Amino acid sequence: MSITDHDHPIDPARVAHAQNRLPSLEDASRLTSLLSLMADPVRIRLIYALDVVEELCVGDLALALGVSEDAVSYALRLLRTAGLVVTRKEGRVVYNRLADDFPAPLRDHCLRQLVALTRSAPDD
Amino acid sequence: MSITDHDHPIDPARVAHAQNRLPSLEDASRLTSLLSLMADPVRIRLIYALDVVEELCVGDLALALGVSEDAVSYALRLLRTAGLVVTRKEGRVVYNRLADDFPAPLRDHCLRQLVALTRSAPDD
DNA sequence: GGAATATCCGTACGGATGTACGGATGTATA
DNA sequence: TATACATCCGTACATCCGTACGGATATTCC
Repeated sequence: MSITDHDHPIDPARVAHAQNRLPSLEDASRLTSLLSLMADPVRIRLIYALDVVEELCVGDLALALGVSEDAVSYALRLLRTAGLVVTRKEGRVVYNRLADDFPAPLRDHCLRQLVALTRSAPDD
Repeated sequence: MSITDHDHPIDPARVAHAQNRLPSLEDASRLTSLLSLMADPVRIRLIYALDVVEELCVGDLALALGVSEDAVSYALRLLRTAGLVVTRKEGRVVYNRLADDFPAPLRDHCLRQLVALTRSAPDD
């Protein structure tokens, strides 16, 4: 609130239009916390891997991704807390898989399409 | 590399399968830096607003979002740097709009679908 | 039942990120 | 040309986030 604080919208119609359609701060926060969970190289590759092979344990996941088991464990912790990943315990190994209610658009479009998009991006 | 370092994959087939399909670290980083840009309540609502009304100046954007002009200016700075937003100067006001090459899947699916998804989410 | 192992959890540290402030730039208007 | 104003830029600061380490838990094998 420090710069100008002009009290007259320059384009009141557009401001009103935008306000009407705008998601609430609460909805936006929920959405961004979801996106934040995917906005990490380790986590997105982890999710991608689970999307492909159904389930993996921490050690194998670390091998597949080429990162430390600590990193995988931490990533899984966050995803589990958010309900995006569930575990199945078999003996002493814990298998991880994407939750059944993993957001479909996130899986179909953001994950697969965006990976393809980023791959073929000519510039940047 | 500190926890266990088991040198035998428990499920070698799946590990290999995952490794083959996995995006490279470089591609993943490019993708996640893109997602990080949307993973912020101010920025995603800002993008959403521009998606709806084409173009707005900083002051009006601040009014529409209900946040400080500083916050909007900073958000625009990042989006501009990433090439997601472009500006048009008319007199002393600067109009901001989404770039023509704004990633379509991001716009169509992540933005619109996910906003809808998050809205109707019953649990969480 | 005891030893070994796969994994999880809590804590501490370094780096990245968002916010707040002051000044600079350029444009319209009188 | 001088003043007001919309916006941008650089800096300083607080906070958040990911990583690394140590210990705890549970399960299998001998």
